[in-house]
Amino acid sequence: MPKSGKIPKATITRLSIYDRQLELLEFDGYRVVSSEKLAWLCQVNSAQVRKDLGYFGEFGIRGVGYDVIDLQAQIKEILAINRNWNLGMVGIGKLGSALIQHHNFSARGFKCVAAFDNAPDKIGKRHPSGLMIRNIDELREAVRELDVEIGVITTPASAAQRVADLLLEAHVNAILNFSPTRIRVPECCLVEHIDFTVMLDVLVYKFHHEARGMLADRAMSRIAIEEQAH
Amino acid sequence: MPKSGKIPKATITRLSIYDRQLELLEFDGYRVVSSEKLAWLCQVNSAQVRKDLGYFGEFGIRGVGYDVIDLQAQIKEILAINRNWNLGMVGIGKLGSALIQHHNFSARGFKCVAAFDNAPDKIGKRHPSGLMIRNIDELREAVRELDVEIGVITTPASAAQRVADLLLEAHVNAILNFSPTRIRVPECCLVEHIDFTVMLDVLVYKFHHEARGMLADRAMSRIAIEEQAH
DNA sequence: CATTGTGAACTCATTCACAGCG
DNA sequence: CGCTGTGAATGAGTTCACAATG
Repeated sequence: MPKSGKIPKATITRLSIYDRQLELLEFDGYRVVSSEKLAWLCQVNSAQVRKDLGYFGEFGIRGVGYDVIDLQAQIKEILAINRNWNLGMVGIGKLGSALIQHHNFSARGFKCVAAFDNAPDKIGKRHPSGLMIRNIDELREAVRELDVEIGVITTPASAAQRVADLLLEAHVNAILNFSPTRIRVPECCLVEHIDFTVMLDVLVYKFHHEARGMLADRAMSRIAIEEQAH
Repeated sequence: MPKSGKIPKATITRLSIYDRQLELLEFDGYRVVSSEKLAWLCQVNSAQVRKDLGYFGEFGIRGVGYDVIDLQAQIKEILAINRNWNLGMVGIGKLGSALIQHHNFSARGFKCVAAFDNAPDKIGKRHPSGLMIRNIDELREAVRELDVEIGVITTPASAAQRVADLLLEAHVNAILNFSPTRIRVPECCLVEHIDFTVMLDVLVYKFHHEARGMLADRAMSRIAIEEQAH
């Protein structure tokens, strides 16, 4: 499908964002949208929108814009999210437990079909969602049986690499990693990292450095007061 | 502190990752580390490590490497994470609830000091962590009283913009947004987005497109079988 | 004639390659 | 001699500006 060979990863990220905005536009009754408007909604440049789409084909009508429904369908096909994907959640602590039921997953066709943990007091019990919590030893077997396609790691950092190895062994070649560790996998396996504290660190850095000037016009700011203490 | 003016955002992200690896190295008893080794651990190029650090000063010893403890301290100071930061969690559903107690936050100096929701059945109750759940109407007041510095949005998408506006009004100028919406804030406010489904979409795209070739050597793959059905 | 699609210009980020130094 | 620090070279991604067109 890609017309051109080399597609920036950022483009894929934005396609996903466009898709969601298009859903909202459709819901609000819009039939067409210009790259200008879509760009505004997604807080990007309008040339960016056109170029991103341009990697995959010509989806617009000159002088008019893009068909909201049609463009959505095109993007969903490009992203391969026009069907369901089966997730296997590994690590049923607070976070894993919350994610299993999380509306954002199910609403977009990501079905959690299996849950694993290694804590004896959890294994065999049912998660509130109705899903049975399995022993992680059964991962390989369950992956095949239930057709798990994507592994989601929500264990502590210390267990993450071990879990990744188990997933690989079970031929799960796509992993979403919520643990704060860079897991090491062979080239055939794809990993996306979601690391909260890295994001917080970045936020704090910007807050502390870049935001300085902006605070000038605010009479009383914690930062300013702290700064004076030096 | 920055020696140079323009620092890539990706550099900040990596500093956070270096910091975590340095903690592990210290724990394992290492006193010094080379850019080569640190780079390997973080899965980046060693020149990248040196350049990233180079933006902020000279922290190494030629012919030897970097002092594990010292470099950690330097990075923590650069990132401004050598102190605690107070978080206010808005939206105490499954996810918000899980995050309040999440070890990754507390272990790195991010203290959740306030929790807000608008559901009458939650307000006034205590979260398992011991934290009182407050009415979101009290946000402004509580932010000042408890010195909330960073707002964490874990509401559904539909409420996210409203919450962001409230945070702004309360002079919370740094937001970590877990809702799948691009919230709109003035320039003085910093936002980082953590959007699970976008990450999943990216993962699925890569899986479906790039991973193709890699699967060739695996005798039986779901994708291959699906493909044959066409 | 408004809006798309796109080469060319530009900005930003990574990697190379080696001089500088402990 | 080994490893850091960094200018120069390369590569990637974004924005501009305008020709193409429904």
